[in-house]
Amino acid sequence: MQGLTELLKGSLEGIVLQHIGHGETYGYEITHYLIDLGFEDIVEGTVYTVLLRLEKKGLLTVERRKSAVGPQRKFYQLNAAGEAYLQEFWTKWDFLAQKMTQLKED
Amino acid sequence: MQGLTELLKGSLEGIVLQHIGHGETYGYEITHYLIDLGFEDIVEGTVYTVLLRLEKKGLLTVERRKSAVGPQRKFYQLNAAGEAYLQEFWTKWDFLAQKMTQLKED
DNA sequence: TCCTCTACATTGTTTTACTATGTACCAGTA
DNA sequence: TACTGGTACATAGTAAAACAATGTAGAGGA
Repeated sequence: MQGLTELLKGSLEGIVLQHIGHGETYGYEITHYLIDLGFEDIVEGTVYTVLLRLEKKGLLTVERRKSAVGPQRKFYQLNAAGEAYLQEFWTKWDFLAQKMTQLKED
Repeated sequence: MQGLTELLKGSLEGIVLQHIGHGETYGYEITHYLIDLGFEDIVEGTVYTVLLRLEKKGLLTVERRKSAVGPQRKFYQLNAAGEAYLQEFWTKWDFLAQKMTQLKED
C-alpha cells in the first residue's frame, strides 16, 4: 500500500522495535520485511535512521558480524530499556486505535 | 493520555476531518472535543494549524458567523473533496491497524 | 572486468505537531 | 469603570520523524 508515509510517522519506531523483539536482526533484513509486510514505500535510508535513533536512545544492543553473502551486518537486539519502551508504545497504540475505532463508528 | 504526540502525527488530520464530517463545527469546539476524547496534550494552536492546512488543501467549506458568547466563529464543513480524502484516510488507517494487530500478535 | 545484490550510512528537505505568544470579543462583578 | 475569565482565531519559531538522494563497500557470477 502506498501513501502511508504520514500515518506511519510515530508508528514506525514501534514497528521496528517489535520486529527486533521477535529476534536479533539487521537493517537490510528489516527493510525487506517491512516492504513484504505491505509498507511498499519504505526505503533503506528511513530504516537506518530509525535504527540509529533507537540505538542513540539506548534501546538496543548492537553487534557487528560477518555475513556469508556481503558486507558486515549490524545485528540488533532489544535490551531491557527497549522492552520497556516497546510496552509503552503498545499502550499508546492501543489507546489511539481504540479511540479511532470509536470515532469511526459513531 | 499523555505522550501521544508522535503517534498522532498523521492521524490528527483524519481525526479532525472525521469530526467535522459529523456536522459543522469550529476550531475551539474541536480542541475541547479532542481533549475530552482523551488527547490531553492537544493545544489550540495545533488544531488551528491543522484546520488551516485542510482549508488550504481545499477539503473544507468555511463560513464565519457570530457567536452569542464571544468572538466570531469560523464554521467548517466537509466538501466533496474532503469526503473523498476522509475515505482514503480510513482505508490507510485500516490497513495500518490491521498490520499492527498482526505484528503484535505473532 | 563489470554488474548485481547485499549492507550500512549521511546530508538535506518536507511534513507535522508543539510552544509561545498575540489579538479580540463578551459577560460578570467589584 | 476596571478587571477577570471564558471564548475564539491566528502566527512565528522549533523539534521530531520520515523521505530522497547519494555514497561507500564487500561478495559472487557472467
